[in-house]
Amino acid sequence: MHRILLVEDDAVIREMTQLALERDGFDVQTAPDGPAGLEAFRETPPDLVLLDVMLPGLDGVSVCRQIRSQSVVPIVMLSARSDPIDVVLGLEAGADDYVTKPFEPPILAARLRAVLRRVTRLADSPELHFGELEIDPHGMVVRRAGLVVSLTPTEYRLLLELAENAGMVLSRETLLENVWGYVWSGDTRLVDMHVRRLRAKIGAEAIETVRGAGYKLVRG
Amino acid sequence: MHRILLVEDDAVIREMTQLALERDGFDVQTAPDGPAGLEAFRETPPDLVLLDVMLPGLDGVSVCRQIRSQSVVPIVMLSARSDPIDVVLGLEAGADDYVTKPFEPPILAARLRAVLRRVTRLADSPELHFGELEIDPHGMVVRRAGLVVSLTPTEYRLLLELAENAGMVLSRETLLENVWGYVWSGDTRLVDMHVRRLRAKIGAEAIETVRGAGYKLVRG
DNA sequence: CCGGCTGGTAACGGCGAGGTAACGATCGCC
DNA sequence: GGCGATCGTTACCTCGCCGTTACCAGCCGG
Repeated sequence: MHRILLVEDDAVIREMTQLALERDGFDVQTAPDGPAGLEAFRETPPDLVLLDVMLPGLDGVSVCRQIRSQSVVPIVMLSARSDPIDVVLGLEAGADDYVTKPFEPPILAARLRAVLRRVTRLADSPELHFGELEIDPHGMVVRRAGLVVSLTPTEYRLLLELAENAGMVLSRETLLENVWGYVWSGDTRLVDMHVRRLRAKIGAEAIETVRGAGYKLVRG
Repeated sequence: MHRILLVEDDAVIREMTQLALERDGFDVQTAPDGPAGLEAFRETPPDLVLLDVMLPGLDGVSVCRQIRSQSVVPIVMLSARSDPIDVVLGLEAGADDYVTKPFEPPILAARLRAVLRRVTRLADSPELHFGELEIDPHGMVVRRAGLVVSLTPTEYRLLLELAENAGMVLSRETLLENVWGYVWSGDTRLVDMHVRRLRAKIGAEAIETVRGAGYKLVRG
């Protein structure tokens, strides 16, 4: 689970936020001021920093800059609504998002998740390519030569299973197990049927029949 | 072109201000009292509200609070004198800036622009444009082909969650978790219902159903 | 040419996911 | 206390996905 470092001087807000975030499944570590926040950051680097703008001593914007100078960890600023200028400064100092107080805990959690998603998404590019075939696992979208083809859920799962083992022959048994969950319905045309429907949509040449063994997706 | 809602009871000041602001390139809509101001706000939400503190019937601070309960549109308060109490009350009610009468029209325009700059700058940081859809991350307001559509809080959070994961399929479970906070109420049409209501407002084509999986916001 | 085996094809009916409407509860506002 | 907006539930309906069944087409060894 994701580790959050919360830097906030107001004890009430700090503990309430900590509780709310922990209930949402985050691992929350807190610091009451800027220097303590920086130290905590150096000791156990978190996945995300939640930083109040108004801090006694070292203000949030300065803390943000210092963290940014040594790390690209996502930073979310907390600010009072009456201080929009600070928010701008915060964003300029390298913050990834900002949230105005007072905030609703579920919304805060959602935005933190969104920021974490944005950051982690850039790292991996999970798109699968097979010749003119293009599979986007997040959007559940399949494109053929750039054109979107709409697949039914079962067809999609079947294609995904084939794609994850591209070039390998998968028996009907294996496919039934991995796509349909389990099942031994004896002798059935089930797989054949869906392969046929899938072929009609993504092109017959994409899936090769291996007589007596099963099917395989040809590598592009 | 920014749309301003001016709420001011004094007809002379109201019309003079309107003229001056229009000459400065603003689109100005006026209301003579609090209730009329609220109605105008609800009907065609402006980009900024210019609000006199001293209003007959419903005073400016109350109007400000009511607007704040539904939106975080920037609000600038106008007052006859720089009464510190009024200033504090106004800012606590959620106003973004404060201008004392009498004021020089060019100065007022400059301050309005400054406030708008702050806000739009923030609005641009998270990219929330999807085709003809434009989401204001501060208020429960979206623009569809330039036309303002006002959403209920739940609809807005739902749209925001979809927008932050645009192009990705979100399951009903995920949506329940991130929009409604948690909840597993077994089998329910709750998400479907709100998707339907949201579609009616922002256009059905914006949200795509992925059978057996969930919903996703189409990328513009 | 025939019969056994494997895989492709077509048509059909059940059913479950999702769309839709209507209702009641709740809450804030007047 | 009345009223309207919003939310969440329930019930109903539709549509198309899915799995079955039956039949057909090659490919073999007699």
